[in-house]
Amino acid sequence: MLEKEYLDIDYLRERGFVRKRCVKCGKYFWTLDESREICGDPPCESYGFIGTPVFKKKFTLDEMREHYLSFFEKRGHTRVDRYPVVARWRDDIYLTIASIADFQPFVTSGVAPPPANPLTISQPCIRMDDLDSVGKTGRHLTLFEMMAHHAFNSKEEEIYWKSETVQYCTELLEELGVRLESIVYKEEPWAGGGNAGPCLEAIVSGIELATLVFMNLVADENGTIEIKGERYRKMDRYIVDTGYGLERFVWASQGTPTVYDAIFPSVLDAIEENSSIELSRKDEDVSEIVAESSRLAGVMGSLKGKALEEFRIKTAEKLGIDVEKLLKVVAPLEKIYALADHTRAILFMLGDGLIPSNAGGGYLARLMIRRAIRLAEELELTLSLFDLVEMHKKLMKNFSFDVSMDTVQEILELEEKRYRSTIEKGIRMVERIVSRKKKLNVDDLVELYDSHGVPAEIAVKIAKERGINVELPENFYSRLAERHSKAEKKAEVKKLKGKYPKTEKLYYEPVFEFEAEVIGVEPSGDGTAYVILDKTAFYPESGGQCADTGYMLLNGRKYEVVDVFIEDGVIAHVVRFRDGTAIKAGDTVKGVVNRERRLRHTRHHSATHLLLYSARKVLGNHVWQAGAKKESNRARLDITHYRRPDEEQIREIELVANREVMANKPVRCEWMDRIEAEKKYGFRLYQGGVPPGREIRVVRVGDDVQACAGTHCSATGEIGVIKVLRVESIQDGVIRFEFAAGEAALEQIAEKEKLLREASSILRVEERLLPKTVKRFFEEWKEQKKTIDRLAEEIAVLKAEKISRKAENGFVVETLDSCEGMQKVALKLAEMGLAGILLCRDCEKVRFVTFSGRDLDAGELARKVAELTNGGGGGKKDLAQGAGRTMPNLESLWSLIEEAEEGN
RNA sequence: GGGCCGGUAGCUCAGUGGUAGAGCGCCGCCUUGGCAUGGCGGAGGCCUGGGGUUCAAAUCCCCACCGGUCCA
Repeated sequence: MLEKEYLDIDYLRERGFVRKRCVKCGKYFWTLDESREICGDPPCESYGFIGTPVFKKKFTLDEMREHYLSFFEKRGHTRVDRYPVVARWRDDIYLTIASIADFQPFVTSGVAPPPANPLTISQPCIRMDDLDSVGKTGRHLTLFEMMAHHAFNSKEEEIYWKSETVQYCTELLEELGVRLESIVYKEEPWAGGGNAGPCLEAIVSGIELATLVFMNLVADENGTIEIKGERYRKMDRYIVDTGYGLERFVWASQGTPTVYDAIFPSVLDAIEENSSIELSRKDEDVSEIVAESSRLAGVMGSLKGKALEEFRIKTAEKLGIDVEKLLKVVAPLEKIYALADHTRAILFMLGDGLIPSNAGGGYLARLMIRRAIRLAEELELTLSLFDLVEMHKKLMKNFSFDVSMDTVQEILELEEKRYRSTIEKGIRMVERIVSRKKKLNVDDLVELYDSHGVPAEIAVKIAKERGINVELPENFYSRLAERHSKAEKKAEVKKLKGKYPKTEKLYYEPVFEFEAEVIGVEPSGDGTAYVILDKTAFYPESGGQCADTGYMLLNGRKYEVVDVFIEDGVIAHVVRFRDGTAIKAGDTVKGVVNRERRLRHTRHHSATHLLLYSARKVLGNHVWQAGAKKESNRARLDITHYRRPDEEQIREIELVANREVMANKPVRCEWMDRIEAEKKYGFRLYQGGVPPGREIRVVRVGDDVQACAGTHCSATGEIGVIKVLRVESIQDGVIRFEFAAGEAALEQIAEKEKLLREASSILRVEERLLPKTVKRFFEEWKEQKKTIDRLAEEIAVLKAEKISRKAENGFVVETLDSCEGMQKVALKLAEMGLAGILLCRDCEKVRFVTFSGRDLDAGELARKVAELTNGGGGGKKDLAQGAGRTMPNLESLWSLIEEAEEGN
């Protein structure tokens, strides 16, 4: 499909590269070496650089990164700072997975300009897809830096395209000392994230060092080009999207057994020295085994299940040892590698402000931390996770992080505590299951892991200690996957059917009454219609701020506006009609906005910004907005934080926010170029999500700056007062603040005061004595309940004695005048060795109790009595009860007893 | 965002329609010269909240709240 795309790359032709077809995989590749027959990409070829580095000198991460970036700077590229690994500017991914992710969706789609063009960057990326392979293959990392140069081309302006891209790559490799004949460019169509295009993989000595993607296609059902089952069409824009693996470059320059040995040897040493393993990765024979293992892994994909087993067998064969011996050497080292890798990823995740959680993106952090804890446990590491994270921090000294290392340490310690309590609980659970059922089956293992977080290995170990032998079955993980059959994501339903021009917004100016032309009316059912105007002062619900209400006037008639929403820039008013649609396109209406309601929303909105600002001041830089809603009576702000703030912190946050109010600082709103705004204020801007477009509205409230489309006060003093009403944790890592500002705050305070007043007037005590009094009342109430119980017991005994005197042959049938304590009485009678029936009228019902201290089943008797009373009933052998609608005559009851007696 | 599990004595939990339980902890008494301990007795429950089904709900159903956990 894309074949001809590779044929017009001038540079390749001019330099004498020839296009060949791999005799093994059949794919096409370009090379200067005419004798070459295979593409060089694993599995066709295996690593040749381990032990024999391919560059002329060894590089560290810092040296290599700098070399790369300045190489492209010298060639007209602007160096751009890295983006956070937490992809807050996107709603489709949690983590930054590639350098191009920084520029999606607005730059790649052409909505916003790139920060520079062309540009070069080294972007830390996190990928969790191959988590299982990390440490085992020698090449997989959860965090890696993708070095890249990007050029964003359009019809109007072409920066450069395929030929220059390949030229840069070749020159870079040449400069590093790679023999040109050993470079292979393999053709491999690329697709991802809704885009696609031709791609060349730059392979040297069996390792793919760079991927040169020429992104010029976009997903389109009606497109004519098909790649990997999806249909695409050509874009107007075409983008050079390259990815050079920094760690791989460093590895190739050093030729160490694994990539880990090349990039963080000091951390590996620290783990090795402080753990219980005896082997050292530096021993020559150990190192040779690891190197061989990496070479073999190089030709395999990710190592899971069967693939892993196969890999072990092959490696052992190659080395001429048995698998058991191989594992003895390799398994502990793999754990060291994985732990070093994971703690490096944790540094970036937490450092960039990801808070561990049981839901959302934070779960990825928790997953990583828990895996690291388990690795550390298995290695019997005497260092803490934080010690390792700190080591990485020192190694990566060129990086700065928003979140302080104190906070990172606190989070890690909290997570370790949480993990331990989960495991302890899990162990108790396994012990219970084992002691009850004397076995542990696959369902139990799945349930334990999926619902209670107990790793199957631990469950099996505990069961074994209890003498129960359980095998971890092959299909364990597939059984798990079964439980998580995906739910279809529902597409957002558009409410408006017609196409309209974007509505002119009047609400950023103090306009509450306006005239506008109706350009569309759509029925929406239940007595309302969507009315679209050419301009409006009605604020539609967005950014958590509720919609305005008010009315429209036409020909002297009022039409209520009950809701307002925005869809693709078109603002629709939900208007209530009492008698059919009377407003039509072409009419000129007068709009009147409910000023009081709007003002409350506005105060709440500005207050939200201040509260977020003060929360960050008090709690730390990891605090981000996780959601917000501004209504007229109250507002709420969700922030990311790892534990519920204590009372003192809450008061402090409230105080800091109110000081900002009292300082009466100006509020400024301005439209800015988004790149300029990002440069000036950073990603902090995007607390409430990322707005589309080249220009964004930047709102400064006091010292807080955010991109925001809401309405705001003109100075903080207008907020009046901010009162925090309630603070709760809505999920792990997210804290909700409910608050009110201005008049709404006064109302909420008054409401609480009213509650206190009412409560204290009921109890007839002063408000300040309420807690003490309520406590006393509660305790007295419990005390009296007990007294009543005791008295009821005594009464039951007395009644029972009285009734027992009427017994005939040890049987009793008696009608009582109160149902209270009837059961207790019956129980006493049973204890005396009597049997019988007690009845009592209760409103429309007849209640009864049967009892037996003899060889007679009270439960059966109750069922028979129930029949006679047209009701139901039942119970145990000694005591039973029931109720019905009609009172039976006593004789029939006696005969029931006689029947029962005869039955024995 | 979705799935699953759970909420009963201070703690850990049992109880699967019919009289609210166990272990640990707590208090008291006995055993002892004293202690470890052992024995006996006792206190301690809005069974998370609300609604429903039923003669009867800790138990079944629905909703809410809270917690845990896995997956994306």
